Amino acid sequence: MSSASEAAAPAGRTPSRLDGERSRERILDAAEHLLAEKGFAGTGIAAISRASGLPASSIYWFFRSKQELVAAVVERATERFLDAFGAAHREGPPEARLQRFVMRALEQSGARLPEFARLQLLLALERGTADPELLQRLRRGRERAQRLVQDALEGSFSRFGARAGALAEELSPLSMAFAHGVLVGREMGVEGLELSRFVKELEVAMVAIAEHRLAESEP
Amino acid sequence: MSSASEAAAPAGRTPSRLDGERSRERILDAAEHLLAEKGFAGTGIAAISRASGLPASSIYWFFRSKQELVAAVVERATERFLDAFGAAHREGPPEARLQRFVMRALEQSGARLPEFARLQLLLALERGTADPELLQRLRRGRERAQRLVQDALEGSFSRFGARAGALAEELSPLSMAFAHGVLVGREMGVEGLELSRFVKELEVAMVAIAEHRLAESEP
DNA sequence: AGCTTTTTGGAGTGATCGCTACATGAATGG
DNA sequence: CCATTCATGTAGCGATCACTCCAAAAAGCT
Repeated sequence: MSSASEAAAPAGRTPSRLDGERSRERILDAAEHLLAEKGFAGTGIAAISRASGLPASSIYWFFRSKQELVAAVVERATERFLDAFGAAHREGPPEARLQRFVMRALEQSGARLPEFARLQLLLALERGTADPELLQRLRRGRERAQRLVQDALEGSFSRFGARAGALAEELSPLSMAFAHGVLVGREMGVEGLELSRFVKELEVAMVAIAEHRLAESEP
Repeated sequence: MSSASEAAAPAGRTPSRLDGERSRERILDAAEHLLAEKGFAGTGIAAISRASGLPASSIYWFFRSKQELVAAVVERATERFLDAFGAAHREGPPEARLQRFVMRALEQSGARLPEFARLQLLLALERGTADPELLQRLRRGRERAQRLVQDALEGSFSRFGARAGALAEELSPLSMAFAHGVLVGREMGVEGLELSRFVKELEVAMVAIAEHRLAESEP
């Protein structure tokens, strides 16, 4: 549908005609950047055209509508994000997974993660502008990310033995929410939210909450 | 919702003139609701006019521009929020301040707090649409709320003795970020984020992080 | 009564919105 | 070579954008 390009090209790479693939990517790049800055309603086709250097007719040659363009943007951004972090989170001792995961998210991606978070938030919070299918896409992306967090979290819960898995599943939404909140705060210019500290302190917080839940269920 | 022009006072009462104050409030109500749902760029003057039952000319009689209207919306919403929670947080034993504060925020305000959070987030994250003065207003509101959180937090840090105040100040941005993250997650439809649990667990998390910071600084 | 001020109704401004039609260029397949 | 497909350029569609102008209504003041 979207990025299922024909990798079945003959030997060597065919520069693909007039290089429409490259134009498509440029449009997606421009749209992604603008959407993360100004949201769906604030991003016009003309602005995307200006930023990508391609006319509106090209945009509508690659995408049927603005909605579909935004859906493709979300799809690509989510895929990139999950690819970058899904591979990373299994490559060391499980006790350090969560910290490694957060570190990777904050360092390697550079300024990418905040922009991705902005994109998610703005599109998910704006109601009535994006259609339900797009929201569904956003939700599925978040769920997949949450599963990675869950795996990472389980590594920090080894002290809880057999309950580690259940606790990780139970607390993964809260972990993501905390991380999201910190990112949002930083985007809003709040001071006192240092990411380097958060890397460790998220684990501290989640372990404490897990202990609290255990103590609550077994008095 | 779209009840027609009933803005003028009936012959029974004599509020003031044509009751412009009431019309002004109606416009602010409509604008606040729409802005929290669709953001700045997604909220048109025509939509506010429709929702308030007043023509665009009335909107521009009370407010010089869309920006100024939004600024007034933010001002009023922030004032209301801080009035409601500022009075509440000093009325009991300090150890329970944080929980009482969060409870108050979640219960008494009913559906108000999520809408207020949406308004803040959407306006703060949309760049290039709202002018700097509006962003300043949002920041000041957040800072004032943060000070309330700080006071509430200090009550939970009594075990840290003389360091309680400094720790509360240091960790108040993180507490707000966590709370904001949970609210955002709920607005995005994430499951597993029960507010009743969060009331207690925020305190658990912040105490654990405070202990961790103390242990870090004194090895 | 007049006269003034405060709101409202409605029409209309140029600019921009998402989107389309269509002709032209550029490259490939035959 | 021609025909086809891919991609771009130009122009323009109706609708909506924030905003303005102005006259009419509704209340106050004298």
